[in-house]
Amino acid sequence: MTRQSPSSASALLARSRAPTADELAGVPWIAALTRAEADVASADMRVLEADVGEYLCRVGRPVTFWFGLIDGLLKMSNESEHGMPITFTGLPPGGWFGEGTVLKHEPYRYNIQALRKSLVAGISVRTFDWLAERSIGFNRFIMRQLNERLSQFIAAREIDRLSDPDVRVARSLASLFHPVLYPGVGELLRITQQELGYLVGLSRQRVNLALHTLQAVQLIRIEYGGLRVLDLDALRRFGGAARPLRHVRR
DNA sequence: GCATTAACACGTA
DNA sequence: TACGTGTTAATGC
Repeated sequence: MTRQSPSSASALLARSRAPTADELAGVPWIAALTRAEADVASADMRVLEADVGEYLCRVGRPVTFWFGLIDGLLKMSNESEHGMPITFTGLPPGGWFGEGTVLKHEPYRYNIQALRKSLVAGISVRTFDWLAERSIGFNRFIMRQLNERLSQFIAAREIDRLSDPDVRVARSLASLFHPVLYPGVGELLRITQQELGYLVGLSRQRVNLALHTLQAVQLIRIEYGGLRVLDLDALRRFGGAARPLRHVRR
């Protein structure tokens, strides 16, 4: 991965442009708004291309935008006191994030970095507040989003405690295909095995092995530069009851 | 034993 | 050409 460029919020804004109609159509919460609200939100929205390794927001910086991903792949991470990066989740297309921080008007509590060249959208805190003050549709979307993400993070805690790498890859991959949080993904997720390795915390070679295991049982199909999910429910449950309980043996 | 890094060949965009 | 994938060998816990 290339080095990060320490882009400030104003530098990001300077590089941004208005969204195209196509890009707007891919923003999941626009449909929840009234026509008048949607017009205000669309007029405020900015879009920019983020390079590999580039940070969109960093821990401690003041909140500037509510972000969403139109195309590409982002990583949400943090750093321990001793500089060890901790990846919380990957963010595939259709995902919007940072609303917790925007709602509280607090500094960002994590870093958002592009794993690949990505197309990122955002609306200002001012417009976010305006929508939150008046739009029932917007609030319904936010509530649903927070709710879904809560259960996803609980699941992520479970994944962290699993030792079997195949199971960890299966569960992590399944969470990237979450239809509510990441409606832009569809059934083909554009992700390299290297990128998935960064997200799961495994080497590319081990990820490759796990993917072939999952492909052999018809849960996914490996494609060049991406992965197709064939059975999302089974992928979520993979490894659940399949192996016997260890402590039963005596 | 199992995962990691390094290195290489090969195919694809 | 640059990048992604599949595989093997050496190394470490």
